[in-house]
Amino acid sequence: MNSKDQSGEAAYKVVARELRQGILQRRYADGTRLPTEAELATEYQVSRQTVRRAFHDLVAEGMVYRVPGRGTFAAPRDGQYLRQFGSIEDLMGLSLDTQLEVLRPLRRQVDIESASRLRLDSDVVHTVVFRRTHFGDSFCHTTVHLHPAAAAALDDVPELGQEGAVSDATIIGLLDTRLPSPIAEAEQSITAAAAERTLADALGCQVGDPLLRVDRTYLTTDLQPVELAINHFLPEQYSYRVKLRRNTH
Amino acid sequence: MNSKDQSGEAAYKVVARELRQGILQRRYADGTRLPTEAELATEYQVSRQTVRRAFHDLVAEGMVYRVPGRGTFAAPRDGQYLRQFGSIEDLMGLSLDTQLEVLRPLRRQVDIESASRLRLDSDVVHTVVFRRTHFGDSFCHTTVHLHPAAAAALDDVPELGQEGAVSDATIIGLLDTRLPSPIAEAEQSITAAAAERTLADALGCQVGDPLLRVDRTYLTTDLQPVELAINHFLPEQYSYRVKLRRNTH
DNA sequence: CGTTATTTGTGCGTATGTATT
DNA sequence: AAATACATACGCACAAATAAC
Repeated sequence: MNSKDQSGEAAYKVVARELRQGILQRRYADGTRLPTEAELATEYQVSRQTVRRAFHDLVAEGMVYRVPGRGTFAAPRDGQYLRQFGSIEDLMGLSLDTQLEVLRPLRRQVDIESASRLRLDSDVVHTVVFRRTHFGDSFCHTTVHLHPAAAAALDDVPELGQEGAVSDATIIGLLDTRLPSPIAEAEQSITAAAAERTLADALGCQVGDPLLRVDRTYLTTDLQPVELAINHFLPEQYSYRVKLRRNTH
Repeated sequence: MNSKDQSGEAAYKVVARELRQGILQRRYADGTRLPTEAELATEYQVSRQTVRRAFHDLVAEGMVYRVPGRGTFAAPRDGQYLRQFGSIEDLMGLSLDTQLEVLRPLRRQVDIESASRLRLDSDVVHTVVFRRTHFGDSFCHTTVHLHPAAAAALDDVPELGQEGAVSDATIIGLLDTRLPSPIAEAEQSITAAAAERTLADALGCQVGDPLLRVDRTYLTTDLQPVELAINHFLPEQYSYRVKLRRNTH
């Protein structure tokens, strides 16, 4: 490692992170060129190779594309909010460029179905409803049901209890540090649904419009479900991408 | 470029391709270590940096994982440490309990968008439209666009050329045995869409009903796209499930 | 039309750090 | 403690694509 590195974070990761954030915050409009390798090397006081290493990651993530002789460009996203959610980290990183706005504050309620999906003994869950926005655009409506212990762990987060409050957090990001055991995995189920009145109002679409519904159950390392999130996305602004591989038995 | 390079193919790509093939052919069983960087550098007569470049690609693809001090290992395919989820077999297994009915027989046509998504030089693709049923219930409408070579490989399947024909095959199942290199992976994009007239008729739902739209591009082991399938599912009869894991090995 | 400058791509050498055995 | 193996970082040289002249 370089002698200049005091923080423990690799130089190329710093460069990649800052560029990623800049792209997500639309600091590089579609079609405009990013700084060249040489420019970034000077700016960050690293070698050109280190900048290349950062770009290599961003290309793999699909954040940018590069053309020899021309430059590096932010990958066009035809209006869609395009993020790869292949891992839990990706979901936690959501807070990098989105905000949540509380529509219905966190409160205790009886919900037999959610309680059973969280494998609770009682029928009591804690529920919060919010909307997630990206630069002012609402693209996701989320209802989160929490295990009582998880809800208790969020006691010190006043925003969640207040209607209209805005935060740049993610629920699992908050839970991950507050629970005794961290979040280890999530089970995700994806289907389509028509927008009901509440959803249509929150997302600014028509009643009956098709929405992408994504249910996620988050489990801690001891496989205890702690959170059930029911998300509804506007399809024009969001699509879910995965790679499938062969199982060669 | 290195003076040894006569072929025009980058040295690191050759190394990556051969390793990828070896892994897909199970030449490195789960848990056994791949050759070290130094060994591969000697074997291929390239520098250690070039081997690293190849491994970097394989890591990004999820083919291998690396542990400092221990070595490089083929990523297990049974889901345990898998970063990417779902499997091609699941899709091939469709034919076990479903049937397809040809709505529009396989024929040559010009489709610029599909051709570009298949990364073709020309604008000509071969297209077939069918409906998939499960015990008489239609649950999926599929439009398949094929690489010309893939379409040629299906010449001996008369059902595809005949409207109304019924078969219990899957297109990739057919392609897998007929193409020189097998199907290795698929890229999948999921979103929601409203049913158009054609879709509604085929699936027996109302125009405007929400459908789950799943686009899949199938690639052979040499990463050549051969098939683009656009599926529309009835959400009541289909939902897509995946498990997400934490990225730390 | 070729020439030149710019920019990314490939390849290799070296040094040092960190994790594992 | 030593050897092994991967990770990070920097340096250089040249190739290939692009754009401007």
